[in-house]
Amino acid sequence: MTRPVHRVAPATDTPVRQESLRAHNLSLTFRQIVGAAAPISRIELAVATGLTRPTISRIVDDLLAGGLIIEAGPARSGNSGRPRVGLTLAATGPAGLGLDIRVDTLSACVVDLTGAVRHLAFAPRPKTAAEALASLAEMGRAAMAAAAAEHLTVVGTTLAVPGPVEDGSIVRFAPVLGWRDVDAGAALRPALGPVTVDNDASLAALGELYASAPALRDFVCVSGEFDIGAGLVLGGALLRGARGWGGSLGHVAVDSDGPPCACGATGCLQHYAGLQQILPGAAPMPYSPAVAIDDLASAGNPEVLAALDRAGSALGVALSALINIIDVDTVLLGGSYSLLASWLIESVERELSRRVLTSGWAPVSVRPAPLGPDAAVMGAALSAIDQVRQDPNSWLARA
Amino acid sequence: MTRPVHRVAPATDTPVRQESLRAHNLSLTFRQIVGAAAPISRIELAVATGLTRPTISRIVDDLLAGGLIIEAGPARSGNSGRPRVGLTLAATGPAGLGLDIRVDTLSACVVDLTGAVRHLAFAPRPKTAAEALASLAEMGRAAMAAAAAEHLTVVGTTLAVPGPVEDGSIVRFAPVLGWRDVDAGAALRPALGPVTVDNDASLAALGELYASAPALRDFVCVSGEFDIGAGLVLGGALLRGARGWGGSLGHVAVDSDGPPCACGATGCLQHYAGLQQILPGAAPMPYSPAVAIDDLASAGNPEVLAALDRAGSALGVALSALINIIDVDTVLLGGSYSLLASWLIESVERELSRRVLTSGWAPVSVRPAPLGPDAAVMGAALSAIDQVRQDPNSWLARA
DNA sequence: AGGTTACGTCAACGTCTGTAACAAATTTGC
DNA sequence: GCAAATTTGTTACAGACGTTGACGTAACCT
Repeated sequence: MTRPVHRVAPATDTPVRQESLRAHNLSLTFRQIVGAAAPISRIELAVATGLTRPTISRIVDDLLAGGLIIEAGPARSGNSGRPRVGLTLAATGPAGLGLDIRVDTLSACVVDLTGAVRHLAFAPRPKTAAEALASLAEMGRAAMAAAAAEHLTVVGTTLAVPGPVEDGSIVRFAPVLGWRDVDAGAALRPALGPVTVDNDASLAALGELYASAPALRDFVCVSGEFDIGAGLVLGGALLRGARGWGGSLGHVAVDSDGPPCACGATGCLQHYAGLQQILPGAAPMPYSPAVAIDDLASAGNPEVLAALDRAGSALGVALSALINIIDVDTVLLGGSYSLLASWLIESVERELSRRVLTSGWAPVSVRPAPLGPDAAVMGAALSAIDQVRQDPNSWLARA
Repeated sequence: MTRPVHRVAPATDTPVRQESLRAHNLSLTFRQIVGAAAPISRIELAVATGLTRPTISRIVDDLLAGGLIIEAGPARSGNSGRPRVGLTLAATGPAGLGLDIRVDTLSACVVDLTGAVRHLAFAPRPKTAAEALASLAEMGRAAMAAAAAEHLTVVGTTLAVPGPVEDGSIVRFAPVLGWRDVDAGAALRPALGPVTVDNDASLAALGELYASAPALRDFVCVSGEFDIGAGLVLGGALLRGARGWGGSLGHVAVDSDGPPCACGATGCLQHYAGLQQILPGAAPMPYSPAVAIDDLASAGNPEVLAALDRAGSALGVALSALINIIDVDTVLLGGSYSLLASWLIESVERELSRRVLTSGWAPVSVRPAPLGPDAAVMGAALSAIDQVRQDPNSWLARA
């Protein structure tokens, strides 16, 4: 099985010719512009990249001609002399389209090169997979039209789904949707062109990564409405399992002798920290349960407060297992948990400090995820546009 | 904190000039020779790399001149025409030195470019850290002398220790050795030059990776005498946590309400699957307990058999957590567990098939680790020589 | 107005790979 | 037994790229 590749480095097992040389240096220069906090001048690019002024000039010309960057007016550097010309990412040109399917909401999102959200739409999820995919296709087309109206061209589309994905296209199973073996990529292709399908927890983590860059490099993003997933970012790169089927935090055993789970195992985290367990009777309807739980907890409801404490402890146990195996320094509580973070952080941190072997030397920070419940759809859009950000040559070759 | 880098790809944030181009293609070509099962000809290299015959010729000339490869006599290809000249890795030239500290054994190992073990020595471990390090320095010098006698030059030294390592040098704590805050890298430097210190579980996994290449790409290698560690390899690359402090499988919670552990938590895997738990009263003396346990199990001792079943189940629970988070398709039982694998595999597999969410689609194979208890010292030596295998330019620049 | 800094352009140079022709070594065919 | 065919490896030349250094222009400051 192949899986979508989110690579930063150019392939290392490919011969390089002279033109790859130019492509590499162009990509390097462009990434400097992407990573710069403010408009950056040619001189600064030359210093930052180690290339010479003439080379930078040529590269900048190509980037300007391709519409990837714009000259953003004089940007003063220091004291005297000709002012530097600031270069910034263009707000027109390539864009990424993200789609997301949650328990009862579909969403679509367009982001431009700068990472700004240019379009965001929601719709209720129809019952069947076919209807939901048709609806997503319609939302995607509308988003593309809205993008075109702002001189944006969608260069890549990613769909987030709550379940493991095979070959970047086939949803093997998504219990909360009632899906099994749905080839979502093939279904959307006629309307939207090639669509990469990926796990929502992974994409949410990518969303938090891109949105926070370059502050966060190593973290795990807990993500979940009813299924609890974990997206793992290490060294600024999303970590996928061998077959892309990782991230099932909800089925990590918290107590191997615990109660049975629908998955066939016993004592799964899902049973302690799932929204249904915190608020029994909560039907699958996203965020309303989280909001309801938040309200009850704020009102001091003792049962809900106790359930939240249990949930946080169980999350802490599962996260301790994760961090003992792959140490990260930050835990982001995302999805519905971002709304409940204030009720969970204390008990999560308590278990982490007890159970993480190196917590004495290297404390783990637990925080709500900045992007919250919409991280997945934004991460989907960002991961689509990120291909251009990492390799602008593909866009230049196209134009 | 920085950590040792095991990188395959050349830095992506560096400008490339013409000479980097040559360096890249040389490295690419050399890796093809490394990965080839049999001697490979220039023309085969051209096809494999995508470079042209003249370019390959130049690169091969450089590699021959640098002593990294040799012409291994005519190797017939097919029918007619000039015969191909086989090229193989030289058995002289650069070599890697590995050192290992276990509970009561020190070991040293030299491997050449081909991955062949050219020198392997053992010694008992002295009590104190200072004595042990002095002893290791002596073993290292002897190994270097033995290497020199066979026209080998040690280009890198790696030390494996049973505990988390900071900055590639400082052993924060190693309970089974009674070490705390020992700067092993600095202690060995005067005698051996720069030494990279690394975790033994990680190095054992690297050893299994290099020894099995290219068969295994994604696996976890359980490694342990008394501490249970996990080395994780994904996509042919060793996975380290953000701060290099991962791999503590022994302190993953199997039952969060279980008995207290020395680490301060409760229900750690260590308590169920540690050698002391399988054979109560087993003093820390490596492999003798494993051998003793194996003997008792073979004799049908019911208590030991029951303990082995409990240990396997607990291992299965912890590994299920790992695989649910980061899916790998293979589990290697290494260290002492390689000797007990036949008693453990069944119960480990039972728990995996129950608890791994995707086990129905993607079964996980559990096997004894081929290199067994010596994987760490061999992995240490291999990781040292692997720097040359990945980037032969460093050796050529030196010579 | 003169000094200062940023930027573009040009030519010469060195290095690399690719293309194309050439030399070497073996098998095949008569 | 000897020449042609075939495959492998090497040499010669052309094209592409970045670097160096120099010159010219533009835009700000004192």
